[in-house]
Amino acid sequence: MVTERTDQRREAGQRTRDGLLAAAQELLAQRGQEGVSLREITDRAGANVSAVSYHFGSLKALCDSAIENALERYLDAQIDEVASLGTASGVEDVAAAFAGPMMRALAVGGRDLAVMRTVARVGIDPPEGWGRLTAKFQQSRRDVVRHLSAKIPGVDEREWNFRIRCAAGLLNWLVLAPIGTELADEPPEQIERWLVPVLAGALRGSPNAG
Amino acid sequence: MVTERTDQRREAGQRTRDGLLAAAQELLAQRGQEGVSLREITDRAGANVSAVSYHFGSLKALCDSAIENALERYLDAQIDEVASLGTASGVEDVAAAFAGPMMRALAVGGRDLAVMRTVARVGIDPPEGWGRLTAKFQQSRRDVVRHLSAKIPGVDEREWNFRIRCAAGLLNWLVLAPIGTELADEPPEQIERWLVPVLAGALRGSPNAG
DNA sequence: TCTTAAATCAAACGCTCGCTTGACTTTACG
DNA sequence: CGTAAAGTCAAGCGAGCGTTTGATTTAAGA
Repeated sequence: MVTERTDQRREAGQRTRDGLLAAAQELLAQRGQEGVSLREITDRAGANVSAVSYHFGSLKALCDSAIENALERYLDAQIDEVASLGTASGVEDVAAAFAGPMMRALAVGGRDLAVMRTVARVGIDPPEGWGRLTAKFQQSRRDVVRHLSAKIPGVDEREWNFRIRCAAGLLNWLVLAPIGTELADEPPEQIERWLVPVLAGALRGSPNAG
Repeated sequence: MVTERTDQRREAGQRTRDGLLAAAQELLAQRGQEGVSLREITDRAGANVSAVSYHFGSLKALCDSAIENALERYLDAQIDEVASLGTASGVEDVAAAFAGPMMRALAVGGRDLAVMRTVARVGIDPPEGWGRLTAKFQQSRRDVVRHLSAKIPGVDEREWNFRIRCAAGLLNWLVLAPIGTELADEPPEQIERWLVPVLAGALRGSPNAG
């Protein structure tokens, strides 16, 4: 009981830290990195302004942590869902698994949706030193291509990269763009029922062209 | 020669005004509405800070004008290109026409690309009173659906809205996201050659599902 | 009980922001 | 030439920004 004592002060500190992370993710999801202010985060988290520099060092470092946390959550969920596919899965099954985490976040809303929107915004405005997560992105892509390349022949590696990029971009767009538009009125099951054929069609490409 | 005199001062004023519009579009394309600052725009345009309030009233009004100008350029080009399609066009032709303005902007770069990126960002972070341009958006959608509905049966109006939305989102994503990534290395013709089958596949959906 | 360290807090720092002001320059018309 | 209007400009306003500081509170260990 020397190093691993139950220190209530440390626990309170963790709670403040997590609250700042969650508040940062919600605001990053709403307005992006440029539109986030320190005092807005601390107000939402019920913390003092100096808590940010105490726990993270700076606002930039807090945003980086929030983004990295969001990316890791998303990619882990996506990789798991694609990995759980059987070898007999069709293109639609792969598309549904690939879109699964995003669709579920759209359905439940709350912090999960904020995390997904934060992830999507990273694709448009990546922070400077985001190279650390590249490996996971590529793993997710490679897993999908491995499932699809046998079912969709005649597509080389560079074109697969393009198609996966399109599929991911389509998901990111759906999760970012419908704020305040008519799509928000549709029930989530409806959106998924519409999305899977579109996603599968995009991955397949034209029937007669490569 | 009373009201339509050749006033050199007025012409100079127009040049300043257009320079501010162009500078605003470039910065809106790079960082979005939240990341744009008055002094950065005026520095880039070689104008004084007060020129913004003189010509537009406020920074917000300048950004609104820049966005509206960008939207109008884009939608007009897209509507024209889709309207020039013959009745015998295939799904791939419609997809190519729909993507034409964006692809050309990617190829030539410069202000055209800035305009397209500004348009794409509006889909994610729309300004407050952007309802004025809704009619043109819907016209562009309707024209595309009119060309496709005969060739792709079994899709009702709400699902068509969804598919067009996906297609437009995919284009917007491609024009926004590749900044600084490996896709920027590919020649524009290659990107279009890859894109058209993906876009057509997305519009078609799965062959066996609605 | 006293010490120590973790965590929180109000207050202030220098800086940049959007915007306004009033003077100045330039051109057109009588 | 004198007047008027359009446009430009340097300077400064208050407000909000991210960050730092030093004091204070809280709980654990000796």
